[in-house]
Amino acid sequence: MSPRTSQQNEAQRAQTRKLILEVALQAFAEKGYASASMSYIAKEAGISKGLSYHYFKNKEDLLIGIFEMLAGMADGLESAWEGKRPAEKLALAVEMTFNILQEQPQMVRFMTALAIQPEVTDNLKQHIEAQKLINIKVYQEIFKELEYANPELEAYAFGALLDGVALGCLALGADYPLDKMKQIILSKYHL
Amino acid sequence: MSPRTSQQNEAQRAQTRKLILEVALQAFAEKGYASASMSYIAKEAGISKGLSYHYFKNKEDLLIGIFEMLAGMADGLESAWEGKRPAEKLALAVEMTFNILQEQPQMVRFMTALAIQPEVTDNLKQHIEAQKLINIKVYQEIFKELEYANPELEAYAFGALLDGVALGCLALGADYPLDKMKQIILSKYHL
Amino acid sequence: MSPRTSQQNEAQRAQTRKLILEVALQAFAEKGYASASMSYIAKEAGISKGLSYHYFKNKEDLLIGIFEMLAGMADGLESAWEGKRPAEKLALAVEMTFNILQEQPQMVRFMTALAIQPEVTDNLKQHIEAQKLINIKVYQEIFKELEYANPELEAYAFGALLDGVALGCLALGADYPLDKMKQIILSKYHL
Amino acid sequence: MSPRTSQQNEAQRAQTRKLILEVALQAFAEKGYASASMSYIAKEAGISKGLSYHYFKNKEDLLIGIFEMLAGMADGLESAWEGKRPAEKLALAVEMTFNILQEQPQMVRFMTALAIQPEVTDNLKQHIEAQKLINIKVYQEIFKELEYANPELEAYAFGALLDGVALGCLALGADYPLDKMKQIILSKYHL
DNA sequence: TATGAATGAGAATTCATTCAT
DNA sequence: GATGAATGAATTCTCATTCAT
Repeated sequence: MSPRTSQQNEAQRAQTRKLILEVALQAFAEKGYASASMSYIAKEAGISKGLSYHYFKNKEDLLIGIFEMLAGMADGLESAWEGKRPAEKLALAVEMTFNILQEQPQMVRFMTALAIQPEVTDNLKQHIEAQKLINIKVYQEIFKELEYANPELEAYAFGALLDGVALGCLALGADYPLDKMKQIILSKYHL
Repeated sequence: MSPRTSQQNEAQRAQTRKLILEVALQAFAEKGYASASMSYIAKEAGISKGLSYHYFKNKEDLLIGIFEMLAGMADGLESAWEGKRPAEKLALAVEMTFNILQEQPQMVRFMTALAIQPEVTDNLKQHIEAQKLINIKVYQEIFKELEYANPELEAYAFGALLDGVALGCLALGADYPLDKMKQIILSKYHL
Repeated sequence: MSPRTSQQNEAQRAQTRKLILEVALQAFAEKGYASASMSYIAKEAGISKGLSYHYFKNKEDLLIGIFEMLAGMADGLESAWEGKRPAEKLALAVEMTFNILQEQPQMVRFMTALAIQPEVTDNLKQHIEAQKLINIKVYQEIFKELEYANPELEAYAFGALLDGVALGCLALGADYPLDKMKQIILSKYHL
Repeated sequence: MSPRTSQQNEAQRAQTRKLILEVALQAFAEKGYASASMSYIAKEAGISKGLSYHYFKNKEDLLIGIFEMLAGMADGLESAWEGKRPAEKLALAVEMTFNILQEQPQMVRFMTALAIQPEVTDNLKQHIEAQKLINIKVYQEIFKELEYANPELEAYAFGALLDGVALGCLALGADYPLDKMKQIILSKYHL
């Protein structure tokens, strides 16, 4: 009956917030942003509608929250690159892309839809563009180390290839030859 | 005195139908299928809400109408391939992709979003998948003629690369180095 | 190519008008007044929407037209009574009610719905009430001739019994024991 | 500080639900199912359009809700029959019919219209038929106890007579000789 | 912090009716 | 007389958001 300490409160808050974000990501990816209702998300998360509005001031805020969560995850992954040789880094980028495509297709669908659809806030739009450019920069660095003639364009092309695989996979689902595509891409870049 | 001739009616119908389709394509591409309301489309087309339903029995029917219109356009383009050598065909595929990307980005945005968006009917979904697979088959044929080791996977990879460029271009807009990408792709395939 | 004579025109008009009325009666009875659209009626009648409005200035006018048509039919039937003995008249009333119930259930449904539903114009309402009262008067006359103690109430009761059978038949459809009900009613009134 | 107790919520819900049901019954009876709009019902109930959909998932669900409410009321009345002699039961059936006709004409109008109207779902239609048949069975039991020659048909005839009175009363309103009809019916069945 | 009843704006869709031809 | 394209108001229904408790 004693009041929770503020630490416990904080932890509880963070956990609920994360739960909402995950449920919402799932819902947005499955049904689309417009078609996934706040009621549905709250129900799926097992909380009341009103409570969601304690954590996110509106639906768009929730969208941004998801985006930030995903961006944070990507950041975390970068540490895995440290100390690797360039070819290994490139191979790792391929691996990671295909992994995420297989394990979290909803997340990929969400991000891709976000990137294309203009129903999204300008604010979020800029986040997305920035993210995409950062990715390109990273690839560019690698291609420079690998002494490709035109690292920047190679980076764009490499990114495009991976994006295109993702697109095809999202559109065709299980029919898409994911594994074989990984092989051919690795071999195309001599990895 | 006399009723309109059926010819006049037919012409009127065709014209209004086309107007609605074009406005709707624009609207769906700009705002997304779920967020572009029938009211908005009607207003943009300068007609009454009710009239749209005279031409398309519901929103999904309108979506299908657009899809068929675009598919029809694509069919027309195929005749340009006749009698070309394989390398020329491949170059033409690249050219066409980049052309359409520059001249009709809305159309590309629409088709891409359609392929990803879960808000779309299974019916249309299957059309889209079929369309995508047809494309792959065409590329595959070319790579076979060019005696690539694995024509099918090469076709997938080629398609992915072009799709990825489209995706990047849609996301980054004018910042995307479209022209240079065309060059690097052409050179990658020795065209 | 000579213009139709006004007689021919007149005949044509009358025929088309009748066609519309019959189709509309069917439609109203099947779907209900509110749910049977003018478009549907026009299509069923094989004419254009616009043309129906040449014959009936609006939907309610069409409703009134049907009512008048049905009232006219009832009038025609009355001549069959002439010169009959009271018991025969009563038996005839029963026969006619059951006949119409079997052969034109739609018509009965329509009139019954009209009598109950207040979404109907006051104007039409009064017609219906008048019609019902006329019926009662006729029955009352018969019961007076048959020397029943209270001809007026007997008339109401007799009408109620027939109405109730109609109601049950409309509600239960083929499950309703129509034939047996005719027998028991006839025997109840010693006919 | 604390959320409403579930008891408070429950009470509130029950009250609002009942309000909507009563207003809707009134509206459907007055205007007919198709013509009484959800907007109208909400306005009459003094609540927002949206709230009705919080309680009933659609218009038909509301209709079913009313039907169940009325069926529930009827159930309650049955206990009054216990331990009565057959003649008393029959008299009670007449009494109850006339009572309800005088005190709740809207309810009768609603149920009668429902039985006839084609705008009603098959689902509800079956409920109605079942209800009607149950009634007949009850009457049949009584006539069997009273040793009538053909209890089943007598039950149908008795039901038809009461239904017919209701119909006449609904159509003619205050002009209908309700009280006298009760007397003549009671005397016809020696009650 | 937590609930869910309540709101109101807006979406899809239908339909009686008009009118240029 | 005849057509059906066109209109616009009304209808059913959804949903983001607020708020009393």
